[in-house]
Amino acid sequence: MSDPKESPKLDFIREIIAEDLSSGKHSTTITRFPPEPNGYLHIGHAKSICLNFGLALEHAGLAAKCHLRFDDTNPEKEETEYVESIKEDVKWLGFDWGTDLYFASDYFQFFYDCAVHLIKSGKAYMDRDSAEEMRAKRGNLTTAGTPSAGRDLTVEENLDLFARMKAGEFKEGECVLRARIDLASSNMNMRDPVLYRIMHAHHHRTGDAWCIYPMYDFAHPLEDALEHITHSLCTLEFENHRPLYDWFIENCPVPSKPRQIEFARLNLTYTVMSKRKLLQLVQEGLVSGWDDPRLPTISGLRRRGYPAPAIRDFCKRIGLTKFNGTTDVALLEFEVRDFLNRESPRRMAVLDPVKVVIENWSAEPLGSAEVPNHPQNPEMGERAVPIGAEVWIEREDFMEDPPKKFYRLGPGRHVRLRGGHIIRCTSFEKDGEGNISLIRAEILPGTVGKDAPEGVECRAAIHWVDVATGVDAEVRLYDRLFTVEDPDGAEGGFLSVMNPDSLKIITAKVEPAAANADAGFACQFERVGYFVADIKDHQPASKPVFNRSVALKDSWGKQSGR
RNA sequence: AGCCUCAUAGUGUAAUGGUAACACCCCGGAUUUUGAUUCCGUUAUUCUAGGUUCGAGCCCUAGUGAGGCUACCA
Repeated sequence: MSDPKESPKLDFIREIIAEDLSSGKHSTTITRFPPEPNGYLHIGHAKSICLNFGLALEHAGLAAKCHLRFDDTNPEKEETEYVESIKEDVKWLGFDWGTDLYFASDYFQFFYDCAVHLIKSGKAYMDRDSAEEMRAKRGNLTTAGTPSAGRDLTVEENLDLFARMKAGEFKEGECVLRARIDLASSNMNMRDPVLYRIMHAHHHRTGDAWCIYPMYDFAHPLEDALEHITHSLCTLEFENHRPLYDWFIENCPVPSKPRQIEFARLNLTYTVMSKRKLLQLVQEGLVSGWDDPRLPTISGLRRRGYPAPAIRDFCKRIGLTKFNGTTDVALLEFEVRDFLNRESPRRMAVLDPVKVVIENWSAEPLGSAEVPNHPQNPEMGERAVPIGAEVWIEREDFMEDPPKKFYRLGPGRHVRLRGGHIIRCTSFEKDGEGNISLIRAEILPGTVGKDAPEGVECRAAIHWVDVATGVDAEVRLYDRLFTVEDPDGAEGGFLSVMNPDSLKIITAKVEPAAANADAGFACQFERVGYFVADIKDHQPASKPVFNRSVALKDSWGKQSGR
């Protein structure tokens, strides 16, 4: 069971954890995945999820665990819908938080108590400056900040003001609680950061119980410490916050001392990862929802047909560093193709059908063809696919005037109906517009399961679907990512969502066995590309509907790259 | 401008101070009842300049480039 993808090398975070374990600093490892429920999870979050939950799994013998914690300290942006979607996505990715489900909002009283503690020790004060005044007084990158009037308040005055702030005596923006640290620090985060602000907003869990809410910098280290997190892993943009993180841990009455470690977030080529932009796409109706298959959200990838293990393998393969680079999306696609190729039973489908009439069918009527479910894995067995004198084949599998390297059907040429006979094209018809409308062919008797007879050149086997028993299915075909102009226009850059026009819905012909597959099955439609059909939401209609499918590769050859 | 962080093939990552490697991508070939898979092969890498050292991708200094920081967002 050795996984070749499992690198024996430790990344810098695993090294730190190994040291902490061997030095006896910690006897186990407790991590956490702490999303703010203000949107759906995307592939970037998957990296963090795989890291945090993966670490817990790796130290399962030490009773290590990973908490799922919702960092819901800003009621204006957070919703229960997001909480539920995040839980679903983490579960779908294959991780289990067990009983360790937490909400920052459950700690509101503790945060408040810590704030009072800081005030009492002279390390926090009330500031009645406006946001604008505060910004002006904070100074800038090269000049120190100047103190506001609140900095000179007595402990009693601060306590009184803070209590009144909590009681709702002030309007939003009228005052804040600040830490008293260092207005001259070269690290702007240390210039007396805001701890609490007033928000007369309805919180999705605590309702109207509070009108003051803690800031991330204040709340996060306390949450970690409260849950006895040993290693608090976050992305690079919080690097400058670490001194502040440590300051709160040192100056508040917390039960443990977690350590914050930063790593590079995931950037993918051609992919929009910004929550703000994803939200905009959803709100402006440019996509059908957070789970639109064109989006890099976990739910979008799920609908696109990406298997969860492939996403996990991807996260494993990209490694973990502090280097802020951009991973080629081809790496992700490789893992998906690789997984699908190994695990998917094959089915045949025809997206752009042309009818073939086999004129001498009665010479050797087959009834049904035995087709292997997987070309390299006999354990997957075979299936009987009904076949008759009329079959659909792909329009592009026939050429009236084929070039040198074309190995499929053309006038007088041979091709194999995969799993069945070799046929030879005897004639064809065109419609008024010059399109091929019908192909006539003859079977070569005795060629089922046998090599082509002497003198017959037959180098290809094509997909086909029996006209009499084949099923019409609605297939959504997703191409590779397109780049389109950034709808913002402001940044002059590119958004890399798919062009909405590239979302094609095609009525295709599929073999009956594919249509009857169980919900949630994955299959690779040969020749056509890779498809995954999740028919969980399949309405029991007369027609089977593949409402969730994806093509990763075009029908022949590789995509041009680089 | 100040502070913090980072820099290895096209991309992502490896390499107790001791022969720079793996995967993806690309290209070529073989096999193939998927123009897939599989197999074989080709190209290509330590940002620059100094220093320490017998020896530097690794340590030191400076430079360059990239990212982050001046929300009552997280």
